[in-house]
Amino acid sequence: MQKPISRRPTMRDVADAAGVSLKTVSRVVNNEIGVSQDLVLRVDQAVTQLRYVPDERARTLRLLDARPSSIGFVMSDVSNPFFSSILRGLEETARARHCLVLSASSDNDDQRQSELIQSLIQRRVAGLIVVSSSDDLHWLAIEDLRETPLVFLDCEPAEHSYDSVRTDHHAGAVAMVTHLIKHGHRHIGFLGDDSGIFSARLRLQGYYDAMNDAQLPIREDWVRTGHLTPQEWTTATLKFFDSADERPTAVVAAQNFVTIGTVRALHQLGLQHQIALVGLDDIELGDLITPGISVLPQRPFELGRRAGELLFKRLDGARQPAVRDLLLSDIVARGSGELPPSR
Amino acid sequence: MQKPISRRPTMRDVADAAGVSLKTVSRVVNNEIGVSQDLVLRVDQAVTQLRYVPDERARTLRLLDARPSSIGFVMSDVSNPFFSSILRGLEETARARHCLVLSASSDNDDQRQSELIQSLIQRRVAGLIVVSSSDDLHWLAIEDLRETPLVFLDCEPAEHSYDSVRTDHHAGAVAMVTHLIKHGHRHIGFLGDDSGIFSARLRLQGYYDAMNDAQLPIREDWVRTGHLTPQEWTTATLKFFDSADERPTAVVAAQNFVTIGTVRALHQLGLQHQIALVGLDDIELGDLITPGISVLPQRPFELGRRAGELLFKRLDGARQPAVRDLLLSDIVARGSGELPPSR
DNA sequence: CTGAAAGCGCTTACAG
DNA sequence: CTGAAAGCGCTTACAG
Repeated sequence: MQKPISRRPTMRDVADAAGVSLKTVSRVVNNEIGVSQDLVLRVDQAVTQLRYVPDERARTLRLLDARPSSIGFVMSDVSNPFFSSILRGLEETARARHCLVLSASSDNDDQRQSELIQSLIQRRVAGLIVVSSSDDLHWLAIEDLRETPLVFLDCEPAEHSYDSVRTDHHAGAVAMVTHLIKHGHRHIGFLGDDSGIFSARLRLQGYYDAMNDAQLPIREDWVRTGHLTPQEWTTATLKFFDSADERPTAVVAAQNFVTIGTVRALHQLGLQHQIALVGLDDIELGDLITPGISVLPQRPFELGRRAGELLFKRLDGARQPAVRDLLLSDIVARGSGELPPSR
Repeated sequence: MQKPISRRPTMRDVADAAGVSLKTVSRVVNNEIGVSQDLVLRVDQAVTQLRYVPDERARTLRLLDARPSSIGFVMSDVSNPFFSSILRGLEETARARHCLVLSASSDNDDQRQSELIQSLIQRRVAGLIVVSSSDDLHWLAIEDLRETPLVFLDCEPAEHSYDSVRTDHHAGAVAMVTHLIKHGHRHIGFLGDDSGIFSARLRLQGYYDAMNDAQLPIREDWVRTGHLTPQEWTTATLKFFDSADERPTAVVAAQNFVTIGTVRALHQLGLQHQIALVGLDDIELGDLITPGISVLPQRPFELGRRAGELLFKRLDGARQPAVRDLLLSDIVARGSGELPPSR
């Protein structure tokens, strides 16, 4: 009986073509030992001839000690180089284990993040890596995870007991403020993400703590936070520097898009040599602008790599208590952060 | 009999808990009509109580007219902003259809690309989007695709009959060269990717064609191609500009990483005001450098969006002949491309 | 409106 | 060394 040619061949078809049982095909396809040379050859030929590609879904359905076949990654936005570098680091770790990465952007929307995690669980990813938009574990569908391992990246929601890898944002912010103080600044502003986001809140806290430790005045109109696009940051910072009659002499830009927006605003106002700036996260070509942009680099590729390693360790059955891995780099001085106070 | 609590609940468990048949649970979970209010309620309660999450693998295994649940995307490197923006565009298209994207980087390695496509087919993605490293369809495992739709992105392997979306690289390169000629240049160099890559080859051809059309001399030592990292491009272009005693007065940089490397080299040599430069693909902060970097922008997000739309149209059953979608933008003049010849 | 049986494409557990 | 039967968690096709 002729079968429709368009249908994808199954193990059954290969077995029929090779004149062996289904189980023998399974053995050959999975490189199990103990099949005679002759049968291996016949099966391999049938596989090649029919262009048989095993169905991973069916395979993992019954499989007991399955090695991970895919992992999930939820972040706010892949098109941000910070996250795409993390993804690349993750990919490399996964690749070594013949594992693929299902990734998705949440745009820092709790609802969306929750839906994405749900979708990933439905697809039965072996594990999850999440840059959570929220502190509220409810949104993380934690209960639905069951035995699925989870690693938090660049965040640590309250009262969780999962592995996490992140930049030491508090120490980073303190270092940036201290750097500016060391160069004579007393009037220092802060521009950063909405403090609903874990990392943003730590940075802001670091700013406050460093300012207080140095007994410097904090003015609320020198602190600008929000959930903005790069373009919106340009507009926001234009207003920030324009309206203040008593401007800060230096600012901390607590995220790569914030830095870009701020630098653009400073240039438009012709203030790039007047107001000192240190940015968190390195930005491309920051060294070729005048003055060069001083930054505290993050190591996104390394963050992704480490998160991946932690996840796979759990998948390999590690039972150690939750690990909290912190990364911190040194400030790269390029000029903008070393400008003296303009008044 | 007590079951282990760690095991993920199945439809069977929900049925038992709700005191209904498996099929009724299936009906409720899939929002099928014709189940009594009473049973819907009992099933919903059991689902919530057990935190049941359906298994997408099992669901799609038997499902006949399944709507796509995941698509695959193969590119050279997610950490390149060009590709991560494409991915984001794809994601948005997929999101509207409750579809997830499995993506992976090939590093322009044919062998790796082939393995990735094979892995995606094994996972039975509904369709594929590929930025192919190669012209050789053999590496694309085309035969293994069977009925799985494929859309080529930023490339068009020889003799294929698939949908494709890409930048008009030939016209783009011609436009860049013409722009430089218009500003008085006759000695124009070309820096770009290895011409084994489809898009790179078209750009180089565009350069040759535009130079020939203008009857300008082409010197092979003014053409530098290769498969290099951004860092390597800085080194390569340092050498390029340093060694030539008869330097070109202008260059075309045919890719974002090439542009970055070249600009850095020009600045290190202090030649940024001597040698004109137009880059393909916009680069972040290119407007704030002195001189500003003139570019021919690409529209990666739009490329991803369109490729996604084409793929889903096929998945919806469209039978039209293969579509070839070409995008082209206008040059953004910022200074570097409008410098007069230095001799 | 509800459910028992067969099947999707594989693996497991067992028998020869 | 090889294979027939049962099962993974669902959907389909059918019966009541």
